[in-house]
Amino acid sequence: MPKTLIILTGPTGIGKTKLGISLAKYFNTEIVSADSRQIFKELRIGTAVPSGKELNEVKHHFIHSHSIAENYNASKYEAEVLALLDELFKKYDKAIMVGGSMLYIDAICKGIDIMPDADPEIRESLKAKFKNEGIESLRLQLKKLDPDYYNTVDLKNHTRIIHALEICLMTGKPYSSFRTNSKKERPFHIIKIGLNCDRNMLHQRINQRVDKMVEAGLEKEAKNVYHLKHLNSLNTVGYREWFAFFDGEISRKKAIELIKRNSRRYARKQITWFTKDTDTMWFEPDQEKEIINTIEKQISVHEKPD
RNA sequence: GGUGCCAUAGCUCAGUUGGUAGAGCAACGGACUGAAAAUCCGUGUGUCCCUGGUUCGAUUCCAGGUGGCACCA
Repeated sequence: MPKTLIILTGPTGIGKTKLGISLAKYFNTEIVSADSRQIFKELRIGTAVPSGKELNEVKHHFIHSHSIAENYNASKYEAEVLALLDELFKKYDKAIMVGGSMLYIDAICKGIDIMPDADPEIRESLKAKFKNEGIESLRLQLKKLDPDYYNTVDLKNHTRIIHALEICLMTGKPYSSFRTNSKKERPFHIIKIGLNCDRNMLHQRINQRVDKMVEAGLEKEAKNVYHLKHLNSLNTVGYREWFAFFDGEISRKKAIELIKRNSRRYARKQITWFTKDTDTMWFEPDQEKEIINTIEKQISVHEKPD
């Protein structure tokens, strides 16, 4: 039997969790989360992880599986998920992936080029260089170490330049020599379902969800990890705004407003990314029947002998 | 009912000595390969309340209307 990974994606707050559970039950399989923040066990309210009840209904993977102290990234996710899928596909013909982390989903579908993990010390020194000398000095260094990438990279984006430099410095080879941009083959079919709805409605859902998170104690949750605010994993909507409040930079009311605004912007960014992918089939969150029909139709095509 | 003030972008407002307009916030569009809920780039989106008048030309001046606010009855 051919194996199929059904990917359910879409902007934050659209209703992926609920529908994912319905699909997993219908197809009698398990869920692999594709959410770069729900993966962290210290974050619960602000990342809108599935409730305890929901987690009991269907087995979930990559929810609360790692710690914010780990240096996690899309490449590690790729390796760990592929290993998990190997196991799952021994038991099931289908698995459901649910989430909105764009790069993580891409890593599963297409793969990420192999290159070394960033050395934290080198990264810190490059960050210090950026802070002290500005972006121009990073650009000059990149021009010397990797002229090819210098010509294609967004020269205003210090994060990209720093990452390229750290690879150059660690390996002695240009960063661009690691970038093959080739698509890795996967031993399973992929069906991508996207959820979207009217933008005003989505904004309303997001705003209401943030209010609920605040009622549920998001401020306290942020307080509990405040001492670790320097971690990349906490550079996250719903937490960094509280940190700014705790630091006295903004009011509590402003923090909540910013969480809403930043969530809306994140949703827009997700929509931009996902709609670029022409393989994704789009539905409204309440079109469960249509989605199941579409998936079954696709699977039956795959199952036909060539 | 009377008097005064106001009506310009989604919101709060500026402005045009008459030549069809611009800030903040919000919003919108885009890029993306190991930090991705990150990082970066770009974009004013407008019946200047309505109807007349004056004028070559009115969002601007005048009159009336409508709506809002304040005060007086």
